Amino acid sequence: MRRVTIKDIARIAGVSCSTVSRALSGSTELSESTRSRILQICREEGYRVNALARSLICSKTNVLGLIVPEVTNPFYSELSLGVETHARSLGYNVMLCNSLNDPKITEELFGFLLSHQVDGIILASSRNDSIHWMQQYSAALPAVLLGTATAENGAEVNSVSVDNQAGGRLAAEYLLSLGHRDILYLGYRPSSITHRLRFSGFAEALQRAGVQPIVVENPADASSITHGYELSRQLFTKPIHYTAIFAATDSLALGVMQAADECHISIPDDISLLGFDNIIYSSLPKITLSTVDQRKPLLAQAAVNLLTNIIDSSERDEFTHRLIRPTLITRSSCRETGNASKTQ
Amino acid sequence: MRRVTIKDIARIAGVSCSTVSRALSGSTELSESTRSRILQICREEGYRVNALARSLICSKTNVLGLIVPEVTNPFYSELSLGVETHARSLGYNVMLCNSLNDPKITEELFGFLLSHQVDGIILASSRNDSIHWMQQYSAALPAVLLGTATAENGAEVNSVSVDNQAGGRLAAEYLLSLGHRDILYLGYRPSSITHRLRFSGFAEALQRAGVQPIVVENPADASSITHGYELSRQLFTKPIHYTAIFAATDSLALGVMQAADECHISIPDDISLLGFDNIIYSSLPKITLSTVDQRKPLLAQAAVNLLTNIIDSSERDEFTHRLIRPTLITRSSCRETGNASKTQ
DNA sequence: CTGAAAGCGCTTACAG
DNA sequence: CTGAAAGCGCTTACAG
Repeated sequence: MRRVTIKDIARIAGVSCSTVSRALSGSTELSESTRSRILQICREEGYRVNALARSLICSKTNVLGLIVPEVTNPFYSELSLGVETHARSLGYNVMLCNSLNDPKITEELFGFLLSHQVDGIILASSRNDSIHWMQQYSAALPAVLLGTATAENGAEVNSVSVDNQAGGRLAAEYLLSLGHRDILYLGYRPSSITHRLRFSGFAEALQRAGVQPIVVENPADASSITHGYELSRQLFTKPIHYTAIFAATDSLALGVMQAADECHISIPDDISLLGFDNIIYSSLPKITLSTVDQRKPLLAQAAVNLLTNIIDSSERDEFTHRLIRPTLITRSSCRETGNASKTQ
Repeated sequence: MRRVTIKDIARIAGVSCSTVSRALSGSTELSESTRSRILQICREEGYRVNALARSLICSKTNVLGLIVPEVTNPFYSELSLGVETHARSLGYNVMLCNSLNDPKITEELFGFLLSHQVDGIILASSRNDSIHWMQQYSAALPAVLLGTATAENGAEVNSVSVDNQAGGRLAAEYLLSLGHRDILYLGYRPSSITHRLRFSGFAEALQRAGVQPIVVENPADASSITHGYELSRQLFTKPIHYTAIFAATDSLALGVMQAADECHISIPDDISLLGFDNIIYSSLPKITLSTVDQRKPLLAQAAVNLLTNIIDSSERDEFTHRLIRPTLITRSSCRETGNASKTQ
């Protein structure tokens, strides 16, 4: 199981280690004949550079750390795949870690990644406490926050996120264009920056049309299917005087669907339902939820690009906030009311 | 950005590097007073061991490589989370890579992981070609194949998978117990070992009850929602003389649901539908697919346990095949026919 | 109980 | 164009 090293190759080729190293690294100060001879021997012996040793010398590992709450969450699994794929195309590899949203685990994860000398870290999170982590660790290494906008409160943090205000606006304009005037916003969480932005864009656009949404707050700290189910169960026991629901996330919307099913409320015939995120579930047969797409591939790419730029530039006193424009995905969970505008 | 090293600590504490190293590693040959003094300084200076250097010396990285087709596939995202969590509890970290089922990428991934000196590799795949990869690389490092049974053809490979025959049997027995006698097996892929086993268990159990399933083969090389949709679209245009469909995977079953919806066939009122895998989607509201659970957490744990055992024992001439017993998950996509047995 | 020395596998000035 | 030497940050026999 002992692996062949540069020394073995040097011995076989009858040259020094330096020469082998230079042949491998594509250095120009080396005759073409010896290079090809050495490379040939490397192939024959199955030589593979020891990345540990190389990184130790170069103080560069070409690995990026990525911390997500849970890969099983479809939003983060898509993000992970995007990050990994794009990073690889740029010559970086990624070490994926699940924080389970647990502060203790998150702390350990940062320590672990630091100890492994990763060149940078992407923290994917939509929780507000993520900014603390960023502030704590971004002095130690390049770091980008993915998913939470941080521009507005001037945090000294690099971030990439969807433009939540624009997303809220898109949602409002779409529902208005279908003729809805009695609209309910489900799942507002004032403690979340992300939600605050999402709502403000939504409310402002409605405002311009003279419409005031009904707001149902989500007292919980997360927006799962279950939360959506419970919030809307309560809602559906009371009289319904709205024609459309905009759910703050797709997961909430899925919960709404379940509750609607149980209460024999048809979507979209009785109520139109619009989500936010465009998780893969939403496109499933029998679900086909209309929603605002966060464009995860773009988010992932932007985060990797930003991080690698920071790594390369070694500029540590500049902070950039990148916003991605969201996009509307219309499927079959929303329909026109009588007074729909024909413009759209 | 220069990090504090063991040398810095040694200088501050007025001891040698050896002593600092020993204090850190919990060696017993060291007075308690100097140890705690050194540890205190490490804390103050924010010292963190350089995992690269340590691994280089110890020829052990405590990282495991995990190759999956795509984390966005819910089956593999659950597996990944399980592997990562269990590995971490055993002191290992995992490097997750997406092969996209591409041979060229897979090759690069193995090379990459080898180069990074991972202690072992888990290849998660249900494709037949995965056995080739295992045979090619398991000489170079401990490796286990996760998801494909390899016992039957005596391959010199370590593997962990669900007991597909038992799963097929479970499915058959369940449908029989509900009174079904006219049963269709959808999506058989003879080229896949996994599918062959799954089917044989199913067919044998039916046989014992004197029932012969109708078999619909899947000519494609994968079992996606789309494939399920297309296969069943064709099916539903012809007369239906079966009361239950057992789909070879949950994804196929989701496709069946979509086609059924479009053809105004009610599940389970007109046809009962049973899947295999228990991906998260299947438990979604409005889906609630009954299915055979692969028990991904157990699979993941078993794979990690097997791999770490191999790593620790350094036994390379023994091969173990571990089978996990599947479990039946009943939701609402299957119902009794008139002639249901009252036992079960 | 502590330190000096060697070495893990590599790269890179510095000579020649 | 090539090699000897030093060094990345650590650990571990070997002395004392």
